[in-house]
Amino acid sequence: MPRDTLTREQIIQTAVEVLDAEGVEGLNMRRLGTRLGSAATAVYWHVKSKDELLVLAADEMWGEIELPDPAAVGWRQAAAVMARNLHAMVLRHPWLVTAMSTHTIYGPGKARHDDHLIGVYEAAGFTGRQVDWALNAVFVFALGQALGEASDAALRRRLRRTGGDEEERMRATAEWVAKVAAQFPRLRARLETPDGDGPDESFEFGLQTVLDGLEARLAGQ
Amino acid sequence: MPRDTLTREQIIQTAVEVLDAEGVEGLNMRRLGTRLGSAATAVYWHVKSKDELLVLAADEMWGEIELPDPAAVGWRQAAAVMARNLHAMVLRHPWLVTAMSTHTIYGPGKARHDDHLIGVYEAAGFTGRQVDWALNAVFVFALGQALGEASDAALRRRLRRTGGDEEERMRATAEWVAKVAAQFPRLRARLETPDGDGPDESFEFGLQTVLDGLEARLAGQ
DNA sequence: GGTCGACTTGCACAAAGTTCAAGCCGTCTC
DNA sequence: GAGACGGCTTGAACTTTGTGCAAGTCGACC
Repeated sequence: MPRDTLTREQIIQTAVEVLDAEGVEGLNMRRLGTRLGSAATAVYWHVKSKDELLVLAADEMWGEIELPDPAAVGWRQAAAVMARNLHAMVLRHPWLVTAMSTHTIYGPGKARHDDHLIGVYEAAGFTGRQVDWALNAVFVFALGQALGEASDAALRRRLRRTGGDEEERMRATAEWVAKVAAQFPRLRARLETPDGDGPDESFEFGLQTVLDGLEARLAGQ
Repeated sequence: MPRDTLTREQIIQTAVEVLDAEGVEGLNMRRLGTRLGSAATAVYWHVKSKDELLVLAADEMWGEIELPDPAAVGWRQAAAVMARNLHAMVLRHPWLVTAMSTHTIYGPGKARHDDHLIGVYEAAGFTGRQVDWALNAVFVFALGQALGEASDAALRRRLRRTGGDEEERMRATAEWVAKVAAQFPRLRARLETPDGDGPDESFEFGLQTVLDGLEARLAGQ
């Protein structure tokens, strides 16, 4: 029987757990080692560096996204589902945006996702470069939306780590925002009317808007 | 005459220079000190921490964005110009995406930009929450597009820092991408036809698509 | 049973954020 | 003009963290 030994997969999975909970800054090799029940440097036999580990972990996340069949549900529905899945996936792993901004995330996971995306937009009737442009429009929208919401998650993490009352500190931040906004007429007006709706409605509005725009392009062609 | 002393503005400006050249990882207090001609720790009298400095620098960047008057050029043109300006600004300062993913960037600079955005979409005829949803759709699209392109800039920076032939390493990376892509039928097909067009065309296509979608929403109301 | 190669360990070093006590230097008061 | 004060700077030092390295451990195979 082989010795009970670390595996790359096990390391990546544990790294993802830490990343989900603590973000990129919260991941460090010593802690990872402890969680794996081994010395910190044992990881280096399986993985070249922390950077490589981050890239591996990030690519893995794309595997979580389910791929709807455009032939079965229609291209628009398939495109919408893929955008929602991407958005939800990034919100589950907010550190992914940070990773994407500093590293090139490309591997089997991302490629699988991209490949399917192309299929969806080809099924829609786009051809040539329009396929890439169309899928890019939706993809990039979903990603951008997630970016904004991810920073919120990061703030909460930061407050939790530095200690003190999280809610209290969140309120303090909101107050600072309000103080700045009060300097500007239109923002000030917004402070008086509560938002009421979450980011979900905003996301869905934008998503349908982009898809509408694409549909018009298909029709007008 | 007062002693020749550091100022917060001077520190922020130098930090931006370093960030533009080297990214978030490239900014460190000792180097910043050297560049300012003072001890590293002198900065701490003017700024609470590196995190705070990053947030201050990030907010500053929004001031670079020119604000077109929708009454003069029409809402659609104004919205398009603001999106292009945002996109271009983020490409000049790719570290901004990283900063936004880990810190809440909100200050006078961002507020000024947001306030004007609201004005543009109110001028378009949107009301209530639709104003926020509509501006969010375009904003988030431009940001997401910049995120993808920023990671390219980050890669080049990384290669440059680790030394060796930058072009050589870029080619090696491209090869790795091709090897992964070859595993997937639609991506493989793409490898055979050169792209030809830069990201600019893709951005413009998406931008007009979103604006078309918004216009339809205004008309259909 | 010994040897080999896969894997782990502890040590050590360097880089980088931050704290702190001490000092410097205009300026203001008497 | 002398002294005191407060704004600003300095250098040393502590801590955290990524990573290289030489030595060790352990199972499999000859």
